[in-house]
Amino acid sequence: MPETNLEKQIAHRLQEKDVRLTSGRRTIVRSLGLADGPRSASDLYTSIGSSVPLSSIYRSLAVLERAGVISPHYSTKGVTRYELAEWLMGHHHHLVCIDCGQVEDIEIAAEIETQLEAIVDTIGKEVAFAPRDHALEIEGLCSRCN
Amino acid sequence: MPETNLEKQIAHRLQEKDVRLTSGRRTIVRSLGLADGPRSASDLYTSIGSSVPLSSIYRSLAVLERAGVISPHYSTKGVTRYELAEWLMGHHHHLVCIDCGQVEDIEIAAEIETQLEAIVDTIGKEVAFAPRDHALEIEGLCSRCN
DNA sequence: GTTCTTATTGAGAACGATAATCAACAAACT
DNA sequence: AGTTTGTTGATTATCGTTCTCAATAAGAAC
Repeated sequence: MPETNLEKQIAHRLQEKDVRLTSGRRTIVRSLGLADGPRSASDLYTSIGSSVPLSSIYRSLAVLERAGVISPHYSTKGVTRYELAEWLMGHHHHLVCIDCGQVEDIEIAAEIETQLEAIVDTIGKEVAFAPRDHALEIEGLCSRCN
Repeated sequence: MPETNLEKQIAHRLQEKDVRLTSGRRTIVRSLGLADGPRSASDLYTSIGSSVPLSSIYRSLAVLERAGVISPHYSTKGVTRYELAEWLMGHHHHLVCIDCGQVEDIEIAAEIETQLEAIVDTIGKEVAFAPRDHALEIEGLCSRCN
């Protein structure tokens, strides 16, 4: 099975952190790499076809998060979804379906992103808060629920 | 205890929905009205001083949400926080502390909000998704965690 | 390759946040 | 006052997630 460029980067990062890229973990990051939005543990359990037990998925997700390979996303009640970290996938935003809860990535034009960053900077200067990142979430109905 | 303007609006809305504004519910919305950001059930339980049992708080929050008086906010792992709905408090955004998880409201200048809406509109036209609302979340360190 | 060390796995129990249940109760309507 | 219907408090159940621990696999050393 050929290693993608993404997987090489991940493998490298994990080595640095003394974390092994086992087959279960590889399956997980591969699945996240193919997804068009953040995925929950049970999403992964389903799409992976239960070849990795749920408890291992949860544990691997925690490990991968600590290693900075994936990042969590909270947008619906009770579930945490994960996606490959920004340094792997690039900065992007999300469409969140208010009906089914599914989350989809969106790219936004560079100039708009620049505007957005300017807005965040402006706000950061006005409040006692040190901004690290920002997230623009668009809530609405996805194509399936519409 | 004098009724604020906000409470009159809430009372009215609840009447329309055939939902009673009992003392427990009044305590909850009052507490949310004073907060400077969304609050979880256990936040409320603490700040209210356990005069309303936790199970009632959860139930009341569900009822108030269904009635459109409050809206949920998901920004940290596992907990749902609630705030008075937009039609009561006005549109605003959030600062989310990546350390302690606390969420704080921010007002943003009208012209910036206009820009933001333009951005959301632009995106909405490009994707198969019907936007209803948007949320700009700024993640960083709050004054206490900084 | 065999051995040694240490991280990782799988299965199940345990946990925390939230929801559901149900008998006791209170508010509005007659 | 009596009836109807919504609400409460206490408890139990549920669901997502984390923990535990014995069994195992991955790298490192020989």
